[in-house]
Amino acid sequence: MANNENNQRPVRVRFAPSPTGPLHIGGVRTALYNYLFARQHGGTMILRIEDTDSRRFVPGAEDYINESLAWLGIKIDEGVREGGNYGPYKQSERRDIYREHVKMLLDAGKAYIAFDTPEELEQAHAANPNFQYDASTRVNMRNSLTMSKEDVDALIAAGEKYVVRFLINPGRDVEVHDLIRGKVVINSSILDDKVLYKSSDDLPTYHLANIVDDHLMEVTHVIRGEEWLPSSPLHVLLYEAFGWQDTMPQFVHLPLLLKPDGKGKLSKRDGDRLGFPVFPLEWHDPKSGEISSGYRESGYLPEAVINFLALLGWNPGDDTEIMSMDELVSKFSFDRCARAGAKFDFEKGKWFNRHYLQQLDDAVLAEKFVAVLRAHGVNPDDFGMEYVTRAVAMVKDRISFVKDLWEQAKFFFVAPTEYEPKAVKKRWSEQMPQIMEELIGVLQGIEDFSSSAAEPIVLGWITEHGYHMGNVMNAFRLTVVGECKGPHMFDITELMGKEETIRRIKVGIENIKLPEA
RNA sequence: GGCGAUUUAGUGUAGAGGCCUAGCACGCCGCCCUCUCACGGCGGAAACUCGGGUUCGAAUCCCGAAUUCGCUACCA
Repeated sequence: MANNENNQRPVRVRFAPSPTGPLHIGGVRTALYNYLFARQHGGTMILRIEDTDSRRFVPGAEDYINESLAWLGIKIDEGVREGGNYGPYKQSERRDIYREHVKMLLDAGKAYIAFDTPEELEQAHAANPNFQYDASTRVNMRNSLTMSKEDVDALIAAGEKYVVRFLINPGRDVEVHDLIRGKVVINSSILDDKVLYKSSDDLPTYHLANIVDDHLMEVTHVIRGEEWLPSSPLHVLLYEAFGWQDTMPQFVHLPLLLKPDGKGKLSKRDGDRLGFPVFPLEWHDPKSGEISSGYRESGYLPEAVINFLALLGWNPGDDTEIMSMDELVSKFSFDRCARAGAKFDFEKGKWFNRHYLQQLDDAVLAEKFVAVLRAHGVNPDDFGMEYVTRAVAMVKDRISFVKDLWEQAKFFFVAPTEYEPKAVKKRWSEQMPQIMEELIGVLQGIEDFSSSAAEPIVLGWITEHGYHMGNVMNAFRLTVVGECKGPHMFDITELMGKEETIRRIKVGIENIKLPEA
């Protein structure tokens, strides 16, 4: 049995994307599961580029795939960049290998040559909407089964375009053993004689290239999306046709990632429409010039994306949710994989991002904040990194993204010029300018402006005069922050300093207008 | 249409005949903390697709239907 053979072979898995555009987040998850499984078994992770569709090739896509996986921490052991003993790892560079294998099939009578043009096939479909190129119809088509060898050779010699089709014998129940779904049976009669090779570009189709490469690269587990389940019997048949059934890999078909709303597979279009990216990195489409947002550029940490993705379709069996890559590697298993597709709703992903952001060291976060400050016209050098770091430390527990830091901490760098009307209405009153003047006096008299020293003095003064604690403190906050939110008031003033604090109160007294009655 | 897969709260999931008055997390709502907003703590609303069986007993087993998704290309 293939099973027993596989249990003895070293684990080798592959992630095999087509360079037809940016790597989709669903593809990322497939890559992740492959990676987790490989690592767990001390196996090898292969990255194979499946560029057998010359017409759909998109420049830059291959680099994008490499860069995405690198950013996410999914390390490739063998591939175009990494090298390895089973190369080349790009299918367009394996033409000789495929040609040779096509010939093997042809010689063994397991495949045949077909000359039907796209137009002829279209006609066949027009005449019969249920038309399928198979045992019931191939006898009426222009192929090497219905033509003489001389005619076939003559056509090929004349440069006629042809394809090689897999000859499928009908009426057989083909079993596929899937590690997640168990045994799946499909009758070979519903399969068509798939095109394995096209002479037009001298390239195989996915099915042939896939089987040949997986075999030659000694892949032990084919872990891929569920969209491949219906064609997996065809793949089983191909392994048999080559006589490779004893080393046929184990199949694992992962549930798909679906749109959070509506219906269908999560797609490119859903990206910006839904308010979160569906691509790991920002993508500039070379043709349309269209830009699609990416997780990296949107401020997500790779750990958060990985953690969230891992839990879409798999769980460790207990309530653990926060897991590092290493923990995922040790806990992962196919028998804890879900079978139904998961709606890709990134709300929870935000929560993961928030979690990992909180774990970051204040100084590291401050460094990340520098770019945001500059983007808002603030030169961090005017304040110094210690100041930036202390400001970040005070507000970090209220952010989900690095960019949120600006909204939460901007007042540390820019004095308010406007005052939130609602807060003014609630906390500013006729006598408030006078009280604020008094506050200035109190603050001026404080030697040690630290939070712990200043707080009791100010609070004592408020109580002593019978002022309303909430109103006075919030009016104070209003002048310094511009609105009624933010960290502990005296922590703010400690960092800002006496001079700046008093200056802001004065500006506030001047500029805050009592709302019209 | 055909074939296959699939089905627990809004979302991701736990659950493998009695432990289920169905657990956890995100989100949502409320309360507490408090100078504010957050954080945090506490609490709440919210689900077994439907119909038949089997069984003393079913979210869990069987049958049927429905649902959703995928495939049905000289795309992967």
